[in-house]
Amino acid sequence: MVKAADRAKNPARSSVWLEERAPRSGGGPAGLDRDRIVAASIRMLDEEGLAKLSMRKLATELGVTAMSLYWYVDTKDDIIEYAVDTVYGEIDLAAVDAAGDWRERIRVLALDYRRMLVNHPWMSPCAGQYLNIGPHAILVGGKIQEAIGDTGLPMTRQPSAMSAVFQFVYGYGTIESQFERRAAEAGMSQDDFYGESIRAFRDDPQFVEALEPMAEILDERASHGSVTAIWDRDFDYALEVLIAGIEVMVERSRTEDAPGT
Amino acid sequence: MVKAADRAKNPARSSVWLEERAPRSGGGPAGLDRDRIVAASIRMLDEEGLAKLSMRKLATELGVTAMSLYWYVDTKDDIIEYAVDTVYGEIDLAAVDAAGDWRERIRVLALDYRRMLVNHPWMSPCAGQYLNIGPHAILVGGKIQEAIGDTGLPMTRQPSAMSAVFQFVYGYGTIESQFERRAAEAGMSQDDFYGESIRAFRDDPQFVEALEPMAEILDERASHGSVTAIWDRDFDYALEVLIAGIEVMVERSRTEDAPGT
DNA sequence: GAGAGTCCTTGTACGGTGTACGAGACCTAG
DNA sequence: CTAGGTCTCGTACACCGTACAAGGACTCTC
Repeated sequence: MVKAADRAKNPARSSVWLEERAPRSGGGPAGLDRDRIVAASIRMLDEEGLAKLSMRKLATELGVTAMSLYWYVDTKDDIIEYAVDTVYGEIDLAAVDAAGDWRERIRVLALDYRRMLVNHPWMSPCAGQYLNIGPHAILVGGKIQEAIGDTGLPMTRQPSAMSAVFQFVYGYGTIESQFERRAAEAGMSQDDFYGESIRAFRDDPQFVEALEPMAEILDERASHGSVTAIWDRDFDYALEVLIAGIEVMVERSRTEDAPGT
Repeated sequence: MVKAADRAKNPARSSVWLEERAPRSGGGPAGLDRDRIVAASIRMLDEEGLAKLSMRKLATELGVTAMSLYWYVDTKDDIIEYAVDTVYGEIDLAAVDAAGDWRERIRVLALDYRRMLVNHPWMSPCAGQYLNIGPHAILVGGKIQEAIGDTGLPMTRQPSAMSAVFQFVYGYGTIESQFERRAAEAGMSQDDFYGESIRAFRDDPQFVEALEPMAEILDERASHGSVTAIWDRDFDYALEVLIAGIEVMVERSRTEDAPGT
């Protein structure tokens, strides 16, 4: 058995997905099972957040002691890596295939990716930290690559364009989900929390000057409906910026390939 | 004095920057001081990483007990918030002013922001978690807003375009810095680490199928120089995608404003 | 039925964490 | 000399991830 300590000595392989390890399936008295552990951890992560998840609490939730979990898993990080990949599975790849051209496929993928991040606020920090090479994540990556491949961009540029779109989605989903998490922790709606934050800002003399140039924009946005509507509107528009940018670069690469024509 | 526990009850104000609290400056025997604490924490974070920073170690570094730090700071999170904002100060805003039109200003800002994230791998998770409304962060935000304001985009669209660019930079800087961190932890150069990772991938039968469509791209990239050169190339190109996209949207908003002409 | 072996669960313990609380040491003002 | 503010420290609490070894519950073999 590969111990956690051994794994730490080989950080290049520091992912559950790079271990060969038979999944211990639960014929035991507690009816435990890796899938059950991962499912329970996702439930607790959604409800309580990343910081609150501990092996002891997770075990209690499953009616078992903390150390029992270590029969199915090497470390707590492994559980989180499994949870992350499971959640990647929520992205509906069939819907992507059903969509139209690459523009629509990218929109569908981006929207679903963003929704996943917002539905599971713990995902952002985890996805940033781990390798994300579980089976579901790999499938998602393949679909992204496929869509980008259809843009007509030269192959050397495709990974870069993938970054442009999906690192944006990751960043956007991160702040959006953290905002939502904070609102929830404060026990407020997003709208109330937004109003409170802006007010706290405005009342604070040290910020008056910094806020002044933004005032016009803030007012426009405050009058424009709910916070979630603004999140949606901004995201959609930013996606259009990216798609338009890709179209331009496709065109440029065409004319550069055949400058004489 | 506002206690940490009190702060937790008012999460809408959950940032050091929203507390009014006199900075206790150090006339004490240990010569301590909030600036010294923050500077030491940045040094330790750079050297050891976010997970390794503890109040006791930080205190030892400063020749003091852990509890001494709490005279200058309410919680560990406060120290990190101060550290985050201090590092935001590394972005060279004068260089941005010296740059040319909005395109160049965005390039300079994006590059510097990315460099900041890569130089301090602990920044990504922290910047994602806290509000980032310290004085330096506000100044950076203002500069970004200024540059975007000069694009000619309608005001309602400017925050969205800001997101498109700088959430991308955040996401890109996150994976880049995490990759570098992992390589460093493995005691390898980025090139060696990349080679090792790809090899581990290729050798693993469960990934063969998933890798097949990417093989061509991977080969091209492997032959194209160092990993850091590829990071740079991809980032520059993605930025051009974004700038081109903004240009298109500016044009579109012009023709929509005056559809009859 | 007895014994052995495998699978699973548990109790205990170690070394860490953030930080609340109260006791003291110092320095300055009256 | 005393009083009070400023700063540091020792102790303690609750909690964390997890190493280790003991034990219970099955199944298989004789």
